[in-house]
Amino acid sequence: MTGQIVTRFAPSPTGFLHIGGARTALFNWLYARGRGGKFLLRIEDTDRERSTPEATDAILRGMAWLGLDHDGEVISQFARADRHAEVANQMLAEGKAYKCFSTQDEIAAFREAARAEGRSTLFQSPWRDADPASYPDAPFVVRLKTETEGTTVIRDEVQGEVKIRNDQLDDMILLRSDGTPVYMLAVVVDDHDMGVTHVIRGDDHLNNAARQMGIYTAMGWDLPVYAHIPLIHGPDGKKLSKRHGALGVEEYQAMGYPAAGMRNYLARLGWSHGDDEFFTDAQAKEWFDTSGIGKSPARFDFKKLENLCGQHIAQTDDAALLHELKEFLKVSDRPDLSNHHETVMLRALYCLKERAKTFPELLEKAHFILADTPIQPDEKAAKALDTVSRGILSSLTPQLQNARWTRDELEEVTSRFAEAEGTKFGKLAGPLRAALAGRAVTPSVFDMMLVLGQDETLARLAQASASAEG
RNA sequence: GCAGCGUUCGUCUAGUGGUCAGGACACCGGCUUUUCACGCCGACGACACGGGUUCGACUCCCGUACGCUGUACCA
Repeated sequence: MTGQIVTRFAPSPTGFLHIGGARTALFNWLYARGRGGKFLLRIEDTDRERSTPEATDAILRGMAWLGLDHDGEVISQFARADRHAEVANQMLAEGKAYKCFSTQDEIAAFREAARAEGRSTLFQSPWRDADPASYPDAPFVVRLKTETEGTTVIRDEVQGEVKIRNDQLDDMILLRSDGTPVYMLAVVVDDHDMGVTHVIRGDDHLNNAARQMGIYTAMGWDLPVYAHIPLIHGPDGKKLSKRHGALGVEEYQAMGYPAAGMRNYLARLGWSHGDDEFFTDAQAKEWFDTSGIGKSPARFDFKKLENLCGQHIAQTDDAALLHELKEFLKVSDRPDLSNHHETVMLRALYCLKERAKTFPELLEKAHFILADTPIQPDEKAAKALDTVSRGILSSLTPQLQNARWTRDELEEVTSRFAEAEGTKFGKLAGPLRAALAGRAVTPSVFDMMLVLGQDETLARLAQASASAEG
């Protein structure tokens, strides 16, 4: 026992990495990484019907995108079935569990009768204290002999002390009639064997915790520290589902949200550190603690996500941003950047990144370097390029020809020109924008000139002022 | 049905037995400005409801309403 913190994320591979699952993973990751601990990944694939390798891949991709690196190998729960059965059999041998021969029909009949009489529908097996001599030669399940009296107290870092009367707990099945272990057993055995010290998971498992504790005590194992976190709801407060839009984290990647912004947003959803809203990974690791986790469910808010993403994009250094942009291009099925475009993009990022909240927005602002030449103005830009404007542009061109290509000088030349024309720079900006980018919404005209360079700028001005009437 | 959990501005949240109940996002208005974005200033805006405990409750207790979760030989 080294005292090292060990957390884990244990999704079932039945689909993509759900947004709620991603947050659970993030919390576990933050908790471990901030304390020099280990963060383990286990795939709960004991449901053979629903588990697919594709889903496992999707989960791994989602984690990779979010930068949630795990320690050690990915554990397959299914592969450990023998070990789970071994533990069940040990409990059987020690009288902590028993064989139950009740058929599913019998159980259903029991429940129906119980409901009719208004009694608890929790199944009470007649085999619990049966004499082994009376055992029939028939299939059986192995059930845990749960305490029938008293209460189980879950000491939870988030929920506090949660008390559940033991008469609310049935004798849960450990081994199915085909001998395969059930999830409840597998989780406990795996967490114990993997040395998990802190179980941070959705509060849909809170009730399960009480039953799982029965296995810990039956085996005489130390309990992990529990932290059951509230689920994430949709913007309408209802359970998050498909109609709320994107559920899988990969969809968020494809929509162009940067991973750092996503991490920041997800961390802040249901957890807080005073009034801090925008923070780095390093700060999150340092600050994250279960004491900052709230007890009520949070709703997903795209606006806030976007806001945070904008701040992260603006703060990311150019090389890293370019790298992430290229990844985005790939996953969103957009064409990759040519070498030339990549070079120019890197040069332009300084003026692009402070105006974009997502990668599609950034690309939109980068239209002036990505568009084919000659520039084809869109409708609004075309309006800015009327006869008068083109005349102005052609008289401005010679001035720029002789200018040194620095921001100060460009500003000076254009403002002097505007003054000589008896107008304001504002009147020049529209036509310039249209000529250089073919759009009405762009970065600053000076930034564009600087990024494009003198030759390209002059070429575009010439094209625009010479373009045919109408 | 039974059990568990929850409820502070529209949203995320801070917060204390005595606060002008704070911040952020969104929204609205204004400033700045070459468009967009940023930035700045301002406005709007909340303790679910009802009892109790207390000199005093958003804060503690009980109940109600609403919501969520569980109640499987699913995970």
